[in-house]
Amino acid sequence: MAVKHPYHHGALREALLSQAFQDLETEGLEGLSLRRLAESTGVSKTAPYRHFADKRDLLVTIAAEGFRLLAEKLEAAPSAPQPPAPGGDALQGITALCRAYVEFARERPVLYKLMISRLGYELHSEACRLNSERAFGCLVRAVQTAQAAGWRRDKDGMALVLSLWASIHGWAGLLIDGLLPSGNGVEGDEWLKLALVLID
Amino acid sequence: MAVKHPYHHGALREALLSQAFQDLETEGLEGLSLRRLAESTGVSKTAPYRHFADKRDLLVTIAAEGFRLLAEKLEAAPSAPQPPAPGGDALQGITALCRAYVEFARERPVLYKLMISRLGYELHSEACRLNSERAFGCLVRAVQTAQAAGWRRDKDGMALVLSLWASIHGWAGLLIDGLLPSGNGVEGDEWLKLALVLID
DNA sequence: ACCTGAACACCGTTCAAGT
DNA sequence: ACCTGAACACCGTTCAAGT
Repeated sequence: MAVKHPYHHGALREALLSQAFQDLETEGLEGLSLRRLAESTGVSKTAPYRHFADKRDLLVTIAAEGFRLLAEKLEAAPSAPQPPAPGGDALQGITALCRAYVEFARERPVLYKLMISRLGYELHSEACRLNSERAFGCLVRAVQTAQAAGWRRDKDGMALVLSLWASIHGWAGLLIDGLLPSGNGVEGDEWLKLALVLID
Repeated sequence: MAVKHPYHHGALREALLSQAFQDLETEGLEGLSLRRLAESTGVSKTAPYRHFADKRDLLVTIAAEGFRLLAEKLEAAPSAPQPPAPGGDALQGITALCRAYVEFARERPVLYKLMISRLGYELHSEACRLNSERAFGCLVRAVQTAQAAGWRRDKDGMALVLSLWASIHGWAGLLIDGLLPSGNGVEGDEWLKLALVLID
């Protein structure tokens, strides 16, 4: 580490971001330090300030990228067939989405928590807002499809979306922080069966 | 501030804890510093180390106290009458509990997050485990009562408890971090109506 | 335009020494 | 038994200066 680069790094911003992306999960949010980031990118401790206003600016940029990754993952989740399959499950799309969402949170717990923490401001940045709305849109569509297929047709759509989001977010949190009495859906997808007891 | 005390403070441990309890919400978890805590208690920066092994030890003690407060609040929440009132609502107890839980989280957001974050270990301490189990017991009883009154009688009790917990925890998180599209149950108890769309 | 070095105001923590 | 002061190894951030 601390490999020597020429005076002008050339792509320092990107190098710092990708290094930070790694460090985040290995060191935790508190363990992430601008100085160490600079050193392991082979640059002086103050160089990062040419590319980020401050540490928060770096974190917000990372959060935005996180929302982009989440949106892409949710968009790639297999959605329910538009005309409900004969005997098909109305919750198919929602189930797939829940699985993808929680998988993301468990794969990158520190990033997920960073994204969700308000970081002191409204919704961090334009990029965060845009990408988080993209992800939110997946939830909205999944609920619409499920309702069209007969799931809780009488309930308000947005109320269902928000309740579902709260539920998934809650499961993500409990799983990430290891709060579940062990042996209760802690491994893999078992939590989904438990979650569906309320959602179904 | 920095009032002068005699050489031996007398109740430094308690003074530090109560000061920390305050600072936590005003300064945030990251803003809490042992040195500042010591200074504002009128004692040298190293004095706290006679009473707490390190910063984490202080935080774990606070978390345990937080769980005690939560347990007391939940126990004080009005529970449903044991023999379900004629035409009474099976969800009465659960609703009251949800309200109390989220109210706690919104009153002391930083403390709540601290309690829930695993802080690097299993469940922080014996005191944390005991008090969190006390709080968890309230959930269990509320679900039992609701099931006895007819709510989702066919479902597994523990699955319902965990799903309900995830849901409440999720709502607490979304509300604390201000992630809800404004005008959607952000004020007061409105979120409860939304949550009941899924729970009911 | 981009990077460095010294400097400032903070941290948590250890340890020998004081009361 | 409890507290202090100096010291160490860290932080984020600023600013004048270098390339």
